[in-house]
Amino acid sequence: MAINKKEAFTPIDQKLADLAKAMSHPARIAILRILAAHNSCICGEIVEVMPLAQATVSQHLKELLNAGLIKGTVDGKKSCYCINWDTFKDFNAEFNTLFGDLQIIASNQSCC
Amino acid sequence: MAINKKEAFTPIDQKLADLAKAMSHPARIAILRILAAHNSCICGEIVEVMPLAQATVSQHLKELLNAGLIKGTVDGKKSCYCINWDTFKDFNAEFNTLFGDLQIIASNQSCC
DNA sequence: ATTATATATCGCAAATATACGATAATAAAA
DNA sequence: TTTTATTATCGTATATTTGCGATATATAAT
Repeated sequence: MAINKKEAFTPIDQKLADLAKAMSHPARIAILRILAAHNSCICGEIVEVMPLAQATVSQHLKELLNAGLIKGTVDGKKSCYCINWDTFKDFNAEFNTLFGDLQIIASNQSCC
Repeated sequence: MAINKKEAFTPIDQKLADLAKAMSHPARIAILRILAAHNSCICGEIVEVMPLAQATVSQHLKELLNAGLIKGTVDGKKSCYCINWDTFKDFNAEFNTLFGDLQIIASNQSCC
């Protein structure tokens, strides 16, 4: 049991779900805010501000990387992370499309 | 270990994360699409279309209920579910605010 | 009253996610 | 070259999510 059934759904809904999952922890939203607010994005500064251990922050950064929401470059002793605006805006548009789709389809209905 | 640290973050980021979590499975996005596309929202029709067992669909519906994204009323032998537009639009606005916040803060920066 | 139908809940198994200490890897500094 | 500093990864413990069969619950139909 508990076999993964996510592949049974449309690619669009899978993509939306993956984005939502990347956003589904307040630590990751907080990291995005921190990255957006800094000119130079250094991982160490993130760890200092976050109420989590270094290993945990690194793990959250990795998930944001996998989702494509941030970019990371190794810069000598430090690592530099910043928001990947290309995919970020794409995701934003995709979510607005979802919200729009739902509202337009159901706009002339009164249910429940 | 693995104690929940979510309370250490701001209420806004917790709320956004909770919404994102509700959206973080393609089955739940698919359910929202189905509810939006139907005039009368009957749970049975959802189960028929979804590639999941009845018990699993019922569980996903419960999670959408908990997140406030849908409303449900017991209607005789059947249950009627539909989208809760009030909270839904609120959530949409909140997400757009997040995206907007991040972009405005970082609009004049070129990093990485 | 019995049967059939629709949905929710329980209990369990498996998979993922969360969190952190310890350690590895890498580069700057001494 | 040894030390120090920064970040990633490994291993592990625990918590949560996902999925479903079985069962409970409640109404409609017979």
